[in-house]
Amino acid sequence: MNIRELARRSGVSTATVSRALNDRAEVSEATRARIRRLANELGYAPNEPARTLVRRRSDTIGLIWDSGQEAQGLHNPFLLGMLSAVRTALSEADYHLMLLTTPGTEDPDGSYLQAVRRHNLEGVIVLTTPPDDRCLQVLADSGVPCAGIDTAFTGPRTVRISSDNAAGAEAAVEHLYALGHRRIATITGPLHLPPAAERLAGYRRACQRLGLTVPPDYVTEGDFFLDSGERAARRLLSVDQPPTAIFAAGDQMAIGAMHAAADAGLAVPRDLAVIGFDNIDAAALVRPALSTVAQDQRALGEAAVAALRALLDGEAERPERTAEPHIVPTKLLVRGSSRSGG
Amino acid sequence: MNIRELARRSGVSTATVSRALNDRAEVSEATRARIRRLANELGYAPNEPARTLVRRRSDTIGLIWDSGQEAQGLHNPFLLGMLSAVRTALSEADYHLMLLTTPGTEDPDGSYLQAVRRHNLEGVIVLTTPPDDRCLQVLADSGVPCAGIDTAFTGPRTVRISSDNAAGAEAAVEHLYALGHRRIATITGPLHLPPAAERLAGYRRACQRLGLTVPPDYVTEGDFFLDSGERAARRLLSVDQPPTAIFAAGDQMAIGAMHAAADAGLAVPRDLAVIGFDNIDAAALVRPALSTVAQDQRALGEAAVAALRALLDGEAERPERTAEPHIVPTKLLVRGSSRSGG
DNA sequence: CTGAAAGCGCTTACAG
DNA sequence: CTGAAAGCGCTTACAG
Repeated sequence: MNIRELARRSGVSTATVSRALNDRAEVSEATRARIRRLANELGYAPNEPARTLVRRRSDTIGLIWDSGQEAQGLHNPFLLGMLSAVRTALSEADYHLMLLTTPGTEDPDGSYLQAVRRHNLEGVIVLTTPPDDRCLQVLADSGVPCAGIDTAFTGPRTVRISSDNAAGAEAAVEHLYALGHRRIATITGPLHLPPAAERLAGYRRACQRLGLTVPPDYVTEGDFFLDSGERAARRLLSVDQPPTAIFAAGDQMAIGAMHAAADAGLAVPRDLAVIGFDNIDAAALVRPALSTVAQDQRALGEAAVAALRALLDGEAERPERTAEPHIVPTKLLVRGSSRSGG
Repeated sequence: MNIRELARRSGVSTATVSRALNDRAEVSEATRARIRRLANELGYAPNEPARTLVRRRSDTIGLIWDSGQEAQGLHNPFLLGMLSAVRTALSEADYHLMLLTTPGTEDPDGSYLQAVRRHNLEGVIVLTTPPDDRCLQVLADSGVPCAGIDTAFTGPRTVRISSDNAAGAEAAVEHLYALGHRRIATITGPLHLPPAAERLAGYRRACQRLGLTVPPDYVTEGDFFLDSGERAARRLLSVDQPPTAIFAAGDQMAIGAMHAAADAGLAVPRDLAVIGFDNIDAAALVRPALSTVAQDQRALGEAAVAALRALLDGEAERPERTAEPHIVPTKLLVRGSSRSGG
């Protein structure tokens, strides 16, 4: 069943069918209704590749995630929520979505760009990829509109979306302070990653505002995984004036810190309050449940789509390459690991 | 840069360029090499919509997941691993991947099928969707090749892929038995879901083979979520002859059972051994770490792709609609929650 | 081994 | 308001 067949059965030309189905104003109401009904009955679906070819636009967005090595574990839990949000938001805007694959061996650097050209993609959404992805930078440089969540590339038509890491960290510290804590330490992520650096900055800013001095040994670095949090907490608990509360820049590290506390004979939250960042599934499953700064996956995905659409809808090209990132608010979730005073 | 331009610069016809780029045998080696080099230099990428139009095949597979309501929580953790595996396996087979969206309001039942027709999709991969999805059944009935992981639809060209739930459950029970446990209870999922029913069947079969009698109150139903596991374990611990070990058909429920044990003053694994199913991220994060029957997300995704390809590569249409499901092995992971004897 | 030509299924000026 | 015709960028018989 193609448009010619449908036209024949409707007793009009293919041009009229096309106009009716595309809701063009020139078609008479009666004709339009008749054609639509028939199309429905016959299960006619316009051939998108043909439309793309002639219209020179595909209404399709490319989606990239986790290029190169399997994402470093830290962000995995969020990807799915963001994926769902992106998919929903994009389809509501009548875009189709194509999954792009990590570069292969031949022409590794240009493969994203090639894929965009081959499929006539209008833009690309990128979810949390390694900061040093060459292929992504080639794509961004080419001028293809790209919206990235927690990404590092920049280009002439590029937007970055990110949680408000600094504000989230500040809220965590303020919460601990309000509980009476004055000795608040932090476990950071790898500081070359922007989210890790931003969370540390927020921690420092809150401490400063609250008049808390931060001894150098109150800041210790982890790698976002469980064991590093446990090790870091052990270090923190063995300093001269050990902290009464720990803000970990990731939930896995926070859970590791809870393990270290248990091993040291400390009860959480009575002897040590702990708060994490991200709100991974496990945060609600451990005991005591982990307080955390939740990232809003849905909002992140929707913000990425909104930003990309703004780019597509002809927003002028940006003069500078370093776009102001779009910031999505976080939300403090107080649970058992920081419920009572310190 | 299109094929005409490339042909002009190569000094040959578009037909020859097409043949060279598609590795047809008729082209002379010299010509092919020259054209390929030029194409690379100029960054030429063949227009896929045009190819699809003329070849009448898109080399594109549709991907559906989580249709209808947000998946019931239980499978979320796996989706991402399966998605990655599917994406990789499909791209290695030179297929493109298009994300299909949950049915909208108009024509809800036919929308997947419509999408397949519009985009000329060759087949569809479906990840864990509600068992009562009408739209999916319409698609399956249409004869479009579909491979589904933990799905319920059937159709003329349909394959179902699933973990070996029964064998996994058996392995869990055997493991507990080997540790010395003779009073082994189970917490099931909602029994109308195939994986839940299969896991219960495996539990029963193992008990029977090992000569363990299963009192009726040793089998209690949960909903795969944390709280239901905690409640179910409370019930199990309050029966006449309480179990010394619990096999929960899902990790969240198993973790809930550990909480119930702690509340009852029982130490895990000394007083009560617990083992779950799935291997969600949290299983490795709780304390003691949760023993579990791991599903192999990667293998599931790869099996789905392999099964779909078999379908596409002209495997004869199946006479009966109820295909034998493809079964992927599970793996027993022994961790702290069942380490020592009972 | 190569080219001229037809055609895949649409949309859109252009003419009426 | 409608139709005839051109053309989007490819591939593939067909002829040489």
